[in-house]
Amino acid sequence: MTQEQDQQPRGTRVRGTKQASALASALTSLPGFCSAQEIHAELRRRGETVGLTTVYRHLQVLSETGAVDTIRDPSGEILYRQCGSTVHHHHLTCRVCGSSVEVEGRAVEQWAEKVAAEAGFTAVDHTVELFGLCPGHSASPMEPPA
Amino acid sequence: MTQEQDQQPRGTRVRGTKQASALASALTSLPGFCSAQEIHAELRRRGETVGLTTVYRHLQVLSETGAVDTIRDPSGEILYRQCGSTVHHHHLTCRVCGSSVEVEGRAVEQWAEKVAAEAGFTAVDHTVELFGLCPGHSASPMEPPA
DNA sequence: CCGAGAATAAAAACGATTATCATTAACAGC
DNA sequence: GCTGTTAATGATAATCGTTTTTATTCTCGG
Repeated sequence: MTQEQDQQPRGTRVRGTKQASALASALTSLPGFCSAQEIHAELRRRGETVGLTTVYRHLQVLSETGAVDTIRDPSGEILYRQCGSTVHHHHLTCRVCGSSVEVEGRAVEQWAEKVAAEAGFTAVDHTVELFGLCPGHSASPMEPPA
Repeated sequence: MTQEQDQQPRGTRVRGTKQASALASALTSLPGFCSAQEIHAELRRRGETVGLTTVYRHLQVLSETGAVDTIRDPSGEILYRQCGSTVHHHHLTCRVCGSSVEVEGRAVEQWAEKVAAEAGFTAVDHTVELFGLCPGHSASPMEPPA
């Protein structure tokens, strides 16, 4: 588990980013994608006093920077996950446990560019979300054949 | 939600209400994707007395039926559009005018199935949204002196 | 050490969607 | 054609995630 390790109590540190590091730490510890409010709850659970506003703002900044990756839940909720690579990619997320696998989106990007070019569209942005059942949750014996 | 009683219909499943036809008519007249509230506003503009609840309910039913296609705005808002084909497909939508082009998603579906199989995932559902600038709105970075 | 300025956090605002429930209207039978 | 049953309707309020507001706190620079 992660225990609060006071690295720099009060001194040489980037501008008022105690909450930022706490947020980053929480993000690292959280396994898969999770909502902003879940992250906030996790921080609160740790005893960190971080406001929901700050969580949202940092998440927004981090997503713009590319430090975290954002997807959209089927219900429209935004989920965040720490993501080191800044390149564009996609995720395959388990509906049950939330674990996600980074998948290569090269084929999709090529396809997107192709269909965009054929239609004469420019500045095309694409959103691809993949949700499924991970190997550990694929076996559903309680699902009788319809 | 589980009010779907697919018992053998004696004749008509849904009652021929004028709101339903008005909604269908509005959907037909509206060019591209539009939000539920825009559709409601359009109906009101026409003088039709249709409640927002009814608009949402019909839109939901229609989307389940496949009569309308739904996408998600970058802001998370759900947009609807009349769509005759019930097969799974995707859209390339202009950010400016909202016009959309149906694009063939076969390549994406194959890709999705492939990466899902490689990761051992099952029951994978994919969401693909394409937003761009249509030929008429492809503004170059340098605004030409009009 | 003090001040300027940004960052923070609590609460309220906001917007889209959904649930509630009394009322209305459609369809079928008479 | 009229009436009854039953589903559909629709105004309001609730819900939920997100954004904005505003006062306060804190870091940094001088």
